[in-house]
Amino acid sequence: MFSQEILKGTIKPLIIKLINDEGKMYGYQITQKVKELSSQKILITEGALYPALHKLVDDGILVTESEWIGNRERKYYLLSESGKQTAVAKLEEIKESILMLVQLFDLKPLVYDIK
Amino acid sequence: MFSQEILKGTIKPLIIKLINDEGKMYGYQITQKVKELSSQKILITEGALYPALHKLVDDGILVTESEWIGNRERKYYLLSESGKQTAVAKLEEIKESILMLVQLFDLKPLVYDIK
DNA sequence: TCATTATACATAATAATATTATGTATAATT
DNA sequence: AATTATACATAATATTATTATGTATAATGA
Repeated sequence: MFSQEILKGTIKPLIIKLINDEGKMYGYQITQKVKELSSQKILITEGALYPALHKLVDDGILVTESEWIGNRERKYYLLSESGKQTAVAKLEEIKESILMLVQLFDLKPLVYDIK
Repeated sequence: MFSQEILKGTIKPLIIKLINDEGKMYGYQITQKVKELSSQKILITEGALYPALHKLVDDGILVTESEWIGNRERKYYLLSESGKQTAVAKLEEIKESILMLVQLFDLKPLVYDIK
């Protein structure tokens, strides 16, 4: 199986990244999006996802918005006003961290920043 | 400070990477090498380092070799015979994981594999 | 129609991993 | 003489993830 080892600690940043892109997302949707983006390789478990989402809400980064689809709740998560401000900084930090990994693991010559 | 958040779970792979490159390394040397490679940004703590090294020894990936410098022990860690075989596979896995992060966090167009 | 799979939330027990603090000791530098 | 660097290590605690479990509706396939 694909090594999830190195992906530890990436769930919260990833949630922020996805919600920042999509505007709002609900839990199940996040698992499906990550599965899709990773070519079925990364399957986020509920035990990791929901505590992470709740933590981000507790920290004031995310707020929720409930919608009822028939008899089923769909709880959307979106960036709070302050969350929007911190998201940009956090994503920059994450980018730096990933590039640091690239550097540490000697993949550096393969990376060109064309920005 | 630099976000160590995303670096969680990378210590063991990083140790394997460094020892694979250098042949053998001792604990303190690993902390200094990582500090150097990361431009002083990543400071591996002993509480993370030594348990990780001991775990890799317990798992049969690494073996130790003690050297005495005066009255001070220097415990080198090197890949075991079976560790050498698994290291190649593990490093390939790690590379894939990092590239997965690059992909997930949308840094993909910046990466070209020139191998 | 019945069973299975997909959708959708969540928590609890446990395991793994990291941080912070502490401990011991020698060597080198200021 | 005091401080910093070298060098090992463990313990208490905190954080995070895995696995298992729980509830419930909707859709699909045999």
